[in-house]
Order: sequence, then C-alpha cells, then structure tokens
Amino acid sequence: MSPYDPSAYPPFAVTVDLVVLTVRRHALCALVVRRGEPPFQGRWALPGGFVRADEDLGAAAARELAEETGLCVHDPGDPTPAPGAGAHLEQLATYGDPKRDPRMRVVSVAHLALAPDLPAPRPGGDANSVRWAPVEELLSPEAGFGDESPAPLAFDHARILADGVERARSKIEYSSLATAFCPPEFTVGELRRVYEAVWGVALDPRNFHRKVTGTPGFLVPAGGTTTRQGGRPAQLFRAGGATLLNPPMLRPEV
Amino acid sequence: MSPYDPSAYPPFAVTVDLVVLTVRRHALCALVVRRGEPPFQGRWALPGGFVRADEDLGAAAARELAEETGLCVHDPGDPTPAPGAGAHLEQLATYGDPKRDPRMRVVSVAHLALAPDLPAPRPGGDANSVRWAPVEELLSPEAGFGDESPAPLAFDHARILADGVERARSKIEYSSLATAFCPPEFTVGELRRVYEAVWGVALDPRNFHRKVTGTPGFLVPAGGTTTRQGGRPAQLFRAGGATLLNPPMLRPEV
DNA sequence: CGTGTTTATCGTCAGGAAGACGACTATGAT
DNA sequence: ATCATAGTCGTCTTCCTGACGATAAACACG
Repeated sequence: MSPYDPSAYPPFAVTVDLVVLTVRRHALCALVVRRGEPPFQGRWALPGGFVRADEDLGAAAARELAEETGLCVHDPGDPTPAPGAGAHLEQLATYGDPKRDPRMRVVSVAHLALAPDLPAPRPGGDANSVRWAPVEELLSPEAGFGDESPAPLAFDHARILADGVERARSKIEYSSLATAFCPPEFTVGELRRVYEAVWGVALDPRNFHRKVTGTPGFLVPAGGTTTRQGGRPAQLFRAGGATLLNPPMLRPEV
Repeated sequence: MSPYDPSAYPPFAVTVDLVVLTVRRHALCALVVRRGEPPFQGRWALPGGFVRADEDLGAAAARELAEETGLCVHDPGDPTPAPGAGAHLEQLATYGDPKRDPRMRVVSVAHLALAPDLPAPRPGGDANSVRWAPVEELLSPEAGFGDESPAPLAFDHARILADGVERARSKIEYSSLATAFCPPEFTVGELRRVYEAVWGVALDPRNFHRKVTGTPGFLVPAGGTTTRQGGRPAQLFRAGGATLLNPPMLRPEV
C-alpha cells in the first residue's frame, strides 16, 4: 500500500474555526457570529473560514481572528509585548466527521484564542451579526430558564466550544495563560476574577494573593503604581516570563 | 464574506499520521516505517495514510493502527476491557504547513497511540520495513554517537514525534494513561519502570509505591496473586476506573 | 544450607504547600 | 465620622512529598 499516492486521494475542504474566549462582567464569553445562509441559517456559529491554498493553519486562524475582532496574535515565543490588543492563539483540535457539514466533506482545524475584554465590541463585520455570548448560555442543555433559551450552535460547534472551554479551564491551572484574559497591566484581584469566571468558583482572595505573588515568574510588578476598582488601591502587575506554573494553581474540586 | 462557499475552496489531501509509543527494554520507542518511494525514499517515517472519503478521522487512525500493528483501540469511555491487545488512541495535533509535502498540499491529523510492549513485533506489513526505534535515537540532534546516527525522519515527522512524546510525558502526570503501556495485569514495579522510561528519570520505589497505591481509582488489586520478575513476588494490579489522577504524579524536575 | 542479591513493601521524619480564617490598611460613598 | 469595599500580611493546621531506614520474600550461588 502506498500511503502517499498523489494521483488518488479524496479531496477535502479544510477550514479553521475559532473559539475566542474572553471574560466580561464576571462571565466567560465566546465570540459567535450569526449565519446568513443555509444550512443553519440564522443560527449562531463559531467564526471561521477556509484555509487558503498557500496558507499555514495557524496563519489562517490568525487572519480570521484579526478579521473578526481586530486582535493580533501574541506569539508565545516572542518576548516583546505587542503594543496593541494582543491575544493568545493555539491549535485546539481537528473535527472531521464525514457528516459534520451536510454539503460536503469539511475538515475543520479548530483554534482557541484567549483575549482581554475588548473596549470596542467589534471593529470589523456588520453589527448585530456577531456578539459575545456567555458560554454557559451557549452550552446550556437545551431548555434553559425562561423562554430565552437560545438555539444550539450550528454544525458541531457546541462540541468544539465545549472542548475549547475545557482546554482553557485546564490550561490556566498549570500555565500563566490566565494573563491572556487581562489587559497588559492588571491587579491580583482582576486576575483572580479571571480564574473565578473561567472556573465558575469563588477563590479566597488571601490565599490567591499569596499563591500568585509567590510563584516565580508569574507576575512582575509594573511600576508599582495602583488603580482603583473599588476599595483600597492595588498594585499593578504585568505578566512575567514564565509560561509554565510550578507549582500549578489548584482548581477547587466538586 | 461567506465562510462556507461550497463552490470555491482549495482542495486538500487529508492524512492521518501515527505516533505509536511503547516501552521496550527500559526505553521509550516509537513505530517507524521505511519509505519505499520518493520523496524521502529509504528514510524512516511515521506510519500513516489517507483518510478515506467517508471515514472519520479517529476511525482512519484506528484503521492505520490496526493495519500496522494489529492493535485494536481501547475506547476510553468503554468500561469493558477489550480481551486482546488494546491501545490508547487520541488525536494529537494537525500539521498543515503548505510546504510540508513537496508534492501537494497535505494536511495531516496526527494521532498518538500508547501500546504495551508487543510480543509479536509486527503482524502486518513486510518485515524490516517497520520497526520500533527508541525515540531518543530518532530525535537525536543529528550527529549521534558513533557513526550509527540515523537520518532524520521524513517530512516534518520529527516534530510530530517530538510533540507526541511531549504529550505522553505530560499526560502520564495527571492521568492514568501510563497503564496503557502495561499489559492488562501488572505490578507496581512495572508501572514504575514505565514512568522511568517515559520521563527518563529514576524514581524512588518506596515513594512511588506509596503514591500509586494511595491514589484512589488508579489501581485495583487483580486477584492479589503474584508474579516474578526478579526478587520478591509482587502484587498484581489492574487499571482502575479513574482516568484523571488527583493528586497528580510529580515529574522530578531538572 | 547459609549468604548474598534482587525486588517488593511498610514506616518514620522533616520541609513545604494549601485551605481556613483573623487582622489590618487604604480608598470611596453616605 | 462611619460604613462598605478591596487589597495585603500573618497564623495555624493538615496533607503531600522526598529522603531514607528496615523488613520480607523470592532466587542464585557456593
């Protein structure tokens, strides 16, 4: 059997889909777009699109992210902090069920992006067809509360979103990725609220403060200035160079 | 912008590549096949092949694995332990650099398989064109010791293999996946040697024993009988139902 | 049959990390 | 002035881990 016979292989369409997560008003939210054409017309879906003929997968995902949100990607290996709004982008998983798109065989390479809360809702695209929606609402098992229960996401995007959320939840445990949800300078309390929103739990502010300030390389003081968000002014920090946290943050169980 | 225009999309070839790992003689080994045709003729490569027109990605990977090794896949959600040789299979990552295959645009969905040491080297395929090679040897940075330094793997397979090895190394930390390298019944010492081979470290037998027997759901005694592999007979265990280890195994650092 | 070797298993002890929670500080709101 | 809100520093107890001593059960020798 020749595993690479160029003359006889079934053709596929390859797309990238994006799970773009942010934290808004204490809730983990995902970016969704409204479909304007069948199938699933009028339903919400994850942003995405075809990979171009001469484009790498990561480049396609970064392009779609920029088109949809105006965010530019923070290269993890790049030590220079991008001046504008930057996001973390990584490959999530690939979905290729033969029936996942009723029209043709589409293999979608899903990517996960983590972004700070954006002041401008959405630079590109037409309004009201793209929005941030709480993931809890998007993934609610059908019959929600009230009659405002939204239709489930198009295609297999609910599963992709669930996988992305789970990846984010586990990855902030052992990496410094939670800082990707924060602006360039942030307080310990803001970082704690990120963990609380992503995990859906309440954390002890005192133990959290001890933990993150005691983990080497996680946070570096930024000018030592303060800001206000309510009570006493807090120190400002910047993300440190460490990407892997040792020891990891512990997600409270049960 | 219509993200799903069926009439205009560039066609891709989609393949699955397999990183099949096992532990043989205290070393982590990967399955490699010798290429019989250009490009990279005569070089070693990861097993793989085209995804068929009506086949899911996971099914294609399982098919390739069975063709190459005779192993059948252990479904993680399936509580019934398969009678024959079973392996763990999971998606690893997808590689789609436009230049990764010089002939055409190929997107490869790599999968990671973990298997116990096989008594029969390889049921299918012709001999001497497929073998288990220590990953250390496959990934050695070129100029190895002696003049036996092997040519690097074909395509971008060295990177795929490195990613798979790293995935395995980190995943046995917090999951019970190390048991996938063991036969259905095994001793604590055998499990410890798996960790030592995958991580490339030496572990304290007493602390390891305390740890794994104290982690709920990791191991269940299998008939309580014993076996011999050297000294005093050891208790036989079977993999418990737990998939996530809490607390996790700690990989010694540095 | 003793002795040494190998592997398995149990115990002990010190150091560190984490959860629970008290106390104090610095702002703004009333 | 008082209260509410957040941030920050400590303490205490408990659990986990790493280091390592000790014992147990097999086998290979002489």
